[in-house]
Amino acid sequence: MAPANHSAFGYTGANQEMGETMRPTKRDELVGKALRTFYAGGFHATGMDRLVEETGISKTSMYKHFRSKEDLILAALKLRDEQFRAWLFGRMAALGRTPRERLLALFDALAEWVAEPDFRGCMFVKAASEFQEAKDPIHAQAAAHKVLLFEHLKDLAAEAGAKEPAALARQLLILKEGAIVTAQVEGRPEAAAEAKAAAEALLDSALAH
Amino acid sequence: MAPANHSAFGYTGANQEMGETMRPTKRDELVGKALRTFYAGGFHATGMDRLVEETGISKTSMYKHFRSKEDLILAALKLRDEQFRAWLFGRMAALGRTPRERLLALFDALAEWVAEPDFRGCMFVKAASEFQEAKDPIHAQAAAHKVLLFEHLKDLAAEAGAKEPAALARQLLILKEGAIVTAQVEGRPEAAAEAKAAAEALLDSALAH
DNA sequence: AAATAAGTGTACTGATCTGTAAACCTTGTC
DNA sequence: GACAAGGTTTACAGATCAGTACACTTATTT
Repeated sequence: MAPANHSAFGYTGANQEMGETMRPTKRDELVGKALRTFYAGGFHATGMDRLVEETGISKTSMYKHFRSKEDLILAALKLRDEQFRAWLFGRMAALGRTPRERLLALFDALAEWVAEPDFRGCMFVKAASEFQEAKDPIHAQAAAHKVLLFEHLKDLAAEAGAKEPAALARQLLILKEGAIVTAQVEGRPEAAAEAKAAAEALLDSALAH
Repeated sequence: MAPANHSAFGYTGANQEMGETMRPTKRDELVGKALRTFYAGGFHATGMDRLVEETGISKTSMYKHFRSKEDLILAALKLRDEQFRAWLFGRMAALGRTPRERLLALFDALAEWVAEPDFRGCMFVKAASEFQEAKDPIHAQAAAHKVLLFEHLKDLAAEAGAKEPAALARQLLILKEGAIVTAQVEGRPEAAAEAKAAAEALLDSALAH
């Protein structure tokens, strides 16, 4: 149900654009396993040799698919973005019926995720943190993910009747980021529920009922 | 006014316990400069040779003060904890008069910090992110810093008359972490003001007025 | 003046880092 | 059967990593 599982049962993600060979296999397998290894071990701390051990794919083969480690990281982040958004928005839609309920369900989904044993925080925050320069393609891609989350929440907030949907979406996302960071650093998954309680107060004061 | 300046004008932090030589000099200078270098470049990505260039202190000398890179990181985090708490609590006390105002002033202080050109996010979140295992001494020290923040806010929330001071403090800290992460990843310092608006709503609903 | 402590420079070890070269194996397709 | 694409193994280059050895220079203290 949570992102880790979502990738675990073999949802391989989109292939490259047409014109390429369109084999569905090794490249995506590499990206998927690299994603998990980077998530578990960090980007700088995970060497290419480590990926060879973990994935069973030869280094030569890796460098035939990706020109550099950076390219592989970017591909892994792209896959993560697709998987995470699909999972999160899916959970929100499943757990809530009205737009307001679905906004709140963000934090129920979060609670599921942060309680998982291999939860390690937000991969995009980690990426932006290890590649600090805003110009860095990796940092930029992490930031782009956050923007996509914002767009979706803004739409939901508008449907829910918020006077300032963008402002409400931003506040809810700040709670989301804070809950994830707190759960990770302090090892307290209850942070998700605490953020939910705060979100209820925000929704009460932002929504004409 | 913000943490970076606080360390910039030479507040060297506490020396080691008595019994040692008690020279106020090189060791603390090393820790202070290492702190800035790690903050700007990350922990894994910053090598000891880089620190030699940046600090002008010889590697031999570094390893006479610290047995390992990990020990140096721990010392840098300890200094950061002292500097950051002194700065933040000082700003909160200066910018607000009542307990409620001081809780809110947390986000005014944050706004000052995240707008600085060399703001790079929370150093403890970065540390916990690069050293993921909760058992890791570096991760544990990062978590300990967050607990100290919580204690202070909980006391303030009690003074402000909150029915559940701990719960309110946790929610405010979640907003704080979220604002810092958002400002860093997306490069949007306005996140601090957005978090403040959310905090006002929380205070309104948590405080008997 | 002698001794002690603190710091320096240089050179090095062995491991690991990203990335490449070259020869070989295994498919499927013409 | 020939050929080519994709994959493999092995070995390597050059850089950088954390950490150490050793001989030297200060400065302070006694």
